[in-house]
Parts: sequence; C-alpha cells; structure tokens
Amino acid sequence: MTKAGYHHGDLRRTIVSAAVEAIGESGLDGWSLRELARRAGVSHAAPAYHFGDKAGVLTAIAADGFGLLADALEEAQPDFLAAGVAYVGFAVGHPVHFSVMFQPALYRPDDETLRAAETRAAEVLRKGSNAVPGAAARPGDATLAAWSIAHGFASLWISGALRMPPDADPVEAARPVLRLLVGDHGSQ
Amino acid sequence: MTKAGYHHGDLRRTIVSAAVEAIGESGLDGWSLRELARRAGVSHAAPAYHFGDKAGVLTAIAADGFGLLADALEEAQPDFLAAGVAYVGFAVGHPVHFSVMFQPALYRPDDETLRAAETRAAEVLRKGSNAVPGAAARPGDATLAAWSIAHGFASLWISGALRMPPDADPVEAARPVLRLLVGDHGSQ
DNA sequence: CAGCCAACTTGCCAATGACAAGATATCGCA
DNA sequence: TGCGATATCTTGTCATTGGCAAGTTGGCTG
Repeated sequence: MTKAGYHHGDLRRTIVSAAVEAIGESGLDGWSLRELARRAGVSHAAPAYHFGDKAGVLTAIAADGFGLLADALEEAQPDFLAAGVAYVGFAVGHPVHFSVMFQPALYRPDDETLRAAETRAAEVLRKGSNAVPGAAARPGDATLAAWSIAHGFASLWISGALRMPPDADPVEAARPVLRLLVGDHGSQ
Repeated sequence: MTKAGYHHGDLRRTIVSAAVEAIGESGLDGWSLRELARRAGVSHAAPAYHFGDKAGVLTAIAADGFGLLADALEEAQPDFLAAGVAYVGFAVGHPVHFSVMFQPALYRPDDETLRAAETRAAEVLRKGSNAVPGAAARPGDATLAAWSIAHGFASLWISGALRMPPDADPVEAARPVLRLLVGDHGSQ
C-alpha cells in the first residue's frame, strides 16, 4: 500500500531491491541499513521509517520471495515434476530471497503479507504431491519427500556444495534427479 | 594444535562452544566477538588473536560440523538408509553447525582443517549411493538425489517450515520419507 | 489557506569489528 | 638457574553501525 509520488517516489521498493542486491554481493551480514540509505540517496534513518529495523527489510524480502515462489509453482501446475523443477529454478534464480525465506530467525514470521504468500505456496505443494509413487499409502510423506528433494537440491546448489562446473544449468541438472523420486508419471 | 595450559587454558575451544551456544540462542547475527569474550572472562580482543575475525569463528564451527557429520555418516555405514537418517539426525542435533556449514559466504571455505573434514564427509555419501533405485544408470544423479532429500528434509525441519508438532521426532519422521527414494533395499 | 499527517532528516548514543601497541606468562636453551 | 624468544592475552583507539528521539518538509484535505 505504498503511495507513490512523495519525496523520493517509491523508497520502500528501492530499499528492498538495494538490499537484495547488497546481500547478493556481500552475503547475509555484509550489508547495513545505512548503506542502503546511501545507495538510495536518502538519509541514514529513512529506511527505518518504512521497515523499523533490519528484520523488517528481511521480512519484506521473504514475503516477496514466497510470492514469487507461489507464482512459479502455480505456473508449472499440474505437472508435478515440472513444479519441482520450477522450485529449483526459483531458488537458483533468486538465491537471496530463497536464503532469507528459510531462515525465519532473521525476520518476522508473523507478518501478515508474508504469511499470505507463504500459505499460497504451501497449497500448491500439497495439491500435487500424489504424483509420488507410494503417495496413496502415506500422502503426507510423499509431500515431504517431494518438497525435501527439491529444496535440498536447490539449497545444495546455491551453497556451492555440489561443486558443479560454473556453466552448468541447475534446472536441467535437477530434472533427472527429481525424476528418481517422482518417476515418469509426468502430469497430475 | 592448541597448546593447553596457558593463561586461560583452552580459550579457543571455549570460544567456539560459546559461539555455538550464542548463535543457538540469538541467531546467526545475534552474537558478537565481544560477547563471547565476556562469556569466557577474557578481554574483548582475545578472540581475535585465535580467529582473526567473526569469519574465523564460523570457519571453526563449520570445520567441527563437517567432522561431526563425517563421524555420524561413517557410523551408519553400510546401511545407506541409515546414513540418510543419520544425516538428518546430525542436522537436527547440531542445527547451528549445520546452518553455518552450508553458508560458505559466512566463513573461509579454503581453510585446511575445514576442507579435510568436508572431503571426508563427501566420501561417505559417494560410496553408499548405489542403494538408490536406478543408480546403475546414472550414479551421479543417485548421489545427488539421496543427498538432496536428506539435506532438504533436515533444512526444512530446522527452519520450522514443516510446522511439525513440537514433540515430533525428526529422525523417525525422516525414515519413511527417505524410504520413498531409497526403497526397502536396506543395506549396501 | 489552515491544519494535518505521511515521509523524510538531523542528531545522538551505546555497541561493535578491527587494528595497533603494550604486557605477561610459559618454554627452549645455554 | 637465568635469559631471551614467543605464544597468549590486554589496553587503547577509531570508524561504522543500529536504533531511538525530536525536528522538518511537503502534499493533501476540508
């Protein structure tokens, strides 16, 4: 609900973008509110007005992230394998959002905007998880397995633990891996 | 190679323990070198002598973590499902180590001690991964899948994203989930 | 045009990370 | 035993930061 056209225009969004960029460059604790203010050309306390503190900025990033993730997953429906691949694609494409999202200690998990996006993303996962072999017997486990393998692959890729060649395509690398769990059922 | 019996005795280990504890209480950026120094009863600059900076402390934590992980995995050999369960058990039992380990931006990935432990842990994964169905065709993918599902489950559990009841046992919850990938082959 | 309020700014303080220089205890060695 | 070398720790310092309080600006409304 940011009203555009004030002193700066849309400082809120500017700050979030700058934060994502800064974190991408210098890591999760290589940024400061004051640096964001400088980048945006405002005074050192301006960010605090919109976000309160650092956790506020990270809350906004996480909320954006869950929104983007939900979008990506919904677009891949109803092909569940494609949804898994999309999960990895989102994570690798937005590593800062992804990293923040799954460290709730960094932000305010009870934020309203955030929880809405979070719920939306979780729904897509639950809906499509019956494509996993053996899902009928224990549907909860199938959801967990699918979520886990996509999340794990994405996390490991981002962290660099997989030591892939720099030009490797994470999305194409993920597909055969996810297929080992989901099988060749493909859609539905 | 810390020689014990100096002024403090074993400040290096004391600081690492205090850091793990502090991070566990207040999160990854809720601690300071000065706080660790106070807890250990030394001057504010003492930690810097042993670790240089914050990244140095986190490097030590990550190295310890990879060592502990390698121990846990080796103990579970040759049952690959058990190794997966052990992976989750380590992560949930040492969430601070686990979180740090897979955020290389926080520490110095080229540290010697660290790389040794890291390599040892990676070896165990590679060795046992042929228990995954379809592993013969694409052994690399089977390793990735197994690592991903265990890593993903652990990460999601620690982050709280799974919204499990507080008394739930992560290790027992993981077993049927991992079995969906590994199958009932059990050992070797 | 008068007042109101959102959107900033200015000023401030304790805490921190990092560095430099000094102090001290232990150890090797004559 | 004594002495110097060295690892370990302390003291002092400085720029930077997060966060708070209080002031200011500029558009909007009635």
